[in-house]
Amino acid sequence: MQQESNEMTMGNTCDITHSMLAKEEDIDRASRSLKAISHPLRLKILCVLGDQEVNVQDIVDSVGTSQSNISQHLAILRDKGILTSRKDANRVFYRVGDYRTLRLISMMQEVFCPAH
Amino acid sequence: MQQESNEMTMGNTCDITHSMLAKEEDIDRASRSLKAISHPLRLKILCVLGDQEVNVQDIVDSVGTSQSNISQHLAILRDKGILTSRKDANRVFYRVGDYRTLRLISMMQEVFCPAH
DNA sequence: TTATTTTATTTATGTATGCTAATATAGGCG
DNA sequence: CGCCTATATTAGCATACATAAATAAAATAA
Repeated sequence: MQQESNEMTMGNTCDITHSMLAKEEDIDRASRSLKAISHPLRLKILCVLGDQEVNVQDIVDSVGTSQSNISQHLAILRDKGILTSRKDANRVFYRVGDYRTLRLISMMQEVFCPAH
Repeated sequence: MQQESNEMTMGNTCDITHSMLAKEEDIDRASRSLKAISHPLRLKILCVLGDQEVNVQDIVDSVGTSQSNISQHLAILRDKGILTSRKDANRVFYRVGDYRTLRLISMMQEVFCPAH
């Protein structure tokens, strides 16, 4: 009620103000996606993927937990729309779904990695 | 083991590649912070705050849940380093801790809000 | 066909999280 | 001082989450 689409009531919607992510549904969608990626293994999966397409076994080898566990985390990321998958013969390749998500990850790198 | 600081083995560390967030501790720190903000109420709190300083009661009024609940969520955000607090008389003012986090939130707005 | 590889799903269990209600702390006011 | 307001903390409970183990499904190879 209090927060109803105040991006309409303010002139500039691109700068950093209290009108960020104003709509309830946007907030819910954002928090769902963030929750999906805010897990060490899933974040690591996203880092392993980057802008590339990688199959499950390679992800397992890179991340270092059980195949079952990786598969479950991949399912979470796919179900939440973070990843897309493509089947080639008996292997499944995963990649980050869209460029904006890649940019978000890159942004997180800037925020969370001291070197940047 | 597999993922050990591959930002050192690649030339360009700023573009979008599979070397994102390479170090284990960076990943853990990032996932902790993301987990902290990946909750509808906490995200809403961050949106209400924006780049401003707001006291608890105003946050309660804007977000719309119990004072106790808001207080717990504020404590989570403060403990994870997302927010800082300042006490003025008998009121406590919260604000987003650093500009980089604000930029991350702004980035999420771009990613998750269709209008942008 | 059977066997093997790759990936997904199910089940069970321990742990963490979120919420409410009640209580506590702390400052300001009369 | 007592009372009120603002904020924090605690306890209890319900739900969600993370993981491992076992099994299933699907494609390939022999």
